[in-house]
Amino acid sequence: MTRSKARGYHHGDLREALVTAGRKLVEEKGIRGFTLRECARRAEVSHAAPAHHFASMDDLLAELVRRGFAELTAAMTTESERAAAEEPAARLVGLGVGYMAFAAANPTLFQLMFSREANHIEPKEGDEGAESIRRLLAAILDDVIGDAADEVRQQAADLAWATMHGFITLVLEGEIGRRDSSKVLKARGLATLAAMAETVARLARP
Amino acid sequence: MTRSKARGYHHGDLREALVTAGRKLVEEKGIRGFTLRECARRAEVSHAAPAHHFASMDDLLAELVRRGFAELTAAMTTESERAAAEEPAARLVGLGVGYMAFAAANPTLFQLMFSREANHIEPKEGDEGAESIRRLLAAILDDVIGDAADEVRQQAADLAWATMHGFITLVLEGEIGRRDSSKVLKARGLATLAAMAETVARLARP
DNA sequence: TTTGGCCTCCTGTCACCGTCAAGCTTATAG
DNA sequence: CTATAAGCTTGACGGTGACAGGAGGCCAAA
Repeated sequence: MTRSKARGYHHGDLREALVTAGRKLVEEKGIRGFTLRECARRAEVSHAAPAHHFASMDDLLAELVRRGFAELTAAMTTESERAAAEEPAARLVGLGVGYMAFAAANPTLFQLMFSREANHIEPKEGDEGAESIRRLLAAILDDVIGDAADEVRQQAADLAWATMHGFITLVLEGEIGRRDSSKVLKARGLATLAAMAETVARLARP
Repeated sequence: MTRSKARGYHHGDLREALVTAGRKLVEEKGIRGFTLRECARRAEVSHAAPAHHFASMDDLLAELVRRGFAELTAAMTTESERAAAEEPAARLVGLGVGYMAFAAANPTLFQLMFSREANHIEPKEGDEGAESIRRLLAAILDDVIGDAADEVRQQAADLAWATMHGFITLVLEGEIGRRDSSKVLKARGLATLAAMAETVARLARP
């Protein structure tokens, strides 16, 4: 971007430039509007240049998804650690807050990350996808319902992930809170997360 | 499809044929693999014929989405009425079962229906989208927590929809139950729905 | 310092796509 | 029977992903 003038035949950091441009492009034009040639244009290289860094368009998209999951995991970690001093249930809510904050800030990328099947985007070799999310969730659930049976823990994980994922997805699609202000919407999200956390806590002691 | 031989210059029912072909194509090739020309090919007409029935490719996709919501609503209605004799909470679970059954049977279409924002698909004029789902859910919640305040009812609706939507979405993406058999996966879904229904019922009497 | 190899990028091309324009064929209303 | 409209076809245009082949620039070995 900023190197537009002072560059010679070689770009210098085309791979990163393509990722940056691609990420912005996805949010601007949507998943179907994403174009390899437009990425190249924004990086100020020829239309065939990206091929030397990404085998195909899907390869670039897979990289965007990969980085998305890394960022999502980081956001969840940050937000749950912010509530580290409080009780475990609060950290579970924090996990959900981080999840939703990332999705709200990167709506199309988030949808892409969870539409790989529908978009036929194959994960790259050694790509762990949402595995870190599963681990993060399991670790906190350990503190909330540590001594429960495996079956209960799995049920708690299902419920927790499903609730946070479903809520923010429906918000992004405008199915929930389209007319609400940002503040009201956040309150609805927090209320949903709180109800979820309470249910999870109850699962341990029936 | 079956009329391939005995048709003249006019197809007879091209619009329906395109919808049928399009629906199958979406599931086969994914959202991004969907092609207007391939739809025309499968309906055995020229590449420009669809233009007389759909203004654009997005127009055909919007029609697929429209019919998808109609079917989803029907599936939810059927499944919740199956439990009509039981208590309201069972009907709420039934609603979720119908929701998930449709999604499992039409995974890509379902993803498309809830990726309109990310795919920049504008709903057509007079298209009510998921409005009927909202109504269906509100009606059943009336029976479960009829006398509650509006705020509580909204919270219950948020939680119920988010849970069922989140769970099946994560299943379709392979994030939940990838290694489970169909029977085990259904049990996990039912357990999640049951926990959700219990929480909703508890919201009414705190 | 020179030189060879290799990585990076470019131009050109191909098949395929969505959309538009113009014309041909058939059904139907008058 | 005929005019008119509706349904379908052919053809073209610009844009796209991918591939082939060539040119430019960097760097290490000589």
